[in-house]
Amino acid sequence: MPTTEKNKTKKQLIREAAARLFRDKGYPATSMRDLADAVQLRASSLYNHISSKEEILKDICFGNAQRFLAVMEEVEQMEGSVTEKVMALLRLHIRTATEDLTSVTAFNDEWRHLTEPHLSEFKALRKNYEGRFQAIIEEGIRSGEFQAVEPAIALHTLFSAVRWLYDWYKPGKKITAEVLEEQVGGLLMKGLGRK
Amino acid sequence: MPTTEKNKTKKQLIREAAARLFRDKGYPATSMRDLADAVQLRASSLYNHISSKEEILKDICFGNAQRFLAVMEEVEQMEGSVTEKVMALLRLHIRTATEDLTSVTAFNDEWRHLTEPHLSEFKALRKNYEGRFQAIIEEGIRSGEFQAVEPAIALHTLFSAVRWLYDWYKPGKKITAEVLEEQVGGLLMKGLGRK
DNA sequence: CCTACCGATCGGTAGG
DNA sequence: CCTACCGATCGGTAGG
Repeated sequence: MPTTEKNKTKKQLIREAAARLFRDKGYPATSMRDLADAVQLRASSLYNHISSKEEILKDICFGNAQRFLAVMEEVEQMEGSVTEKVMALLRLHIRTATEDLTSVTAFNDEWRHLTEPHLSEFKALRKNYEGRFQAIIEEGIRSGEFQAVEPAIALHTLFSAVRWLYDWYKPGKKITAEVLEEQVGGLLMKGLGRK
Repeated sequence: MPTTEKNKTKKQLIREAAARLFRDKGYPATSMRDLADAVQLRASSLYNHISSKEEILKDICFGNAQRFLAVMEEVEQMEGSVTEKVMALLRLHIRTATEDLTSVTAFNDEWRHLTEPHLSEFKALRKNYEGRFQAIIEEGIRSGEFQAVEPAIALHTLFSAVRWLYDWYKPGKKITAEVLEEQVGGLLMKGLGRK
């Protein structure tokens, strides 16, 4: 087996274990010893796979930012009503929270522990995503699909109404991702709608 | 001036500075040196006013839990529709986020850094609050005021739809707490409603 | 991938 | 309220 391939796998394992720890304890409270224990290694051995603690956080944050922006790209070019576009984005957030452990760390609170220049770069990506989300909401207000709310308020309410899932959702639960999409999406779209 | 009174004031100052730092950097990433700088003291001098770093977090968390539970008590005894009761609770959350810096730390993510036995005690208070909030939502569904959503989903959506305010709201902004209450509350109550 | 170990920083104490 | 300092733990390196 080529060394590069083996390293890749181990690096992925480390990243996933780190994402779990960052979610449970937060980035600053997670030590490299904690992480090493989680992957059955000594702390020093982690450095054969990664170059620093922050690199892990950086990879998680930027990897997910790119994913969210890629979906945004698709949604913008989608045919259909604004309601359908916003639902597609809500679905993305809900699916991501219930399926992808590494994502929650990034879009919740841990990105703020990045140091410069990564912090500014990440904030710019995030601002870009939020701005494009808000533009879609504004389009819905102009077209009359949504009622005349303050776009920034609507954006943040939607955005965060979906943030509790990451530490509440357990795959064993009887509530599925589909039910969440229907009920959370339904509640919010009904709230935004005109009638 | 009596020493106790002076200490009280200084302790309050320390608590407020700590709440600001905990919000901005998180509890584990806030050092006692950071806090000492913020109140123009040496780290060691903080211990004339407080007994440990965790005591500050504990005071903030439990102080606010009591406040939220006190309002819950009032709301439960309130005359009026379920819609009015839920709006009163949403108002509490919005007002608290825009007015009281120390509260956000507690009801967001920093309470998880409490150690036992405080952690379990705090979780119990939180669970108590959420359970009573959910009971009100269930009452609204039974009475027909709300549509038949999953109560736990509605609870958490409401609960967290209001959590972005703490790091977004700046007193200088043109959007006032009243507008927030009207628009955020309006969106959510409309989403929950039957028609 | 390990043992051994580094300088820096942590929360907190002693003593005045 | 300060200076001086403690043991523990941090992220990370050297060397094999």
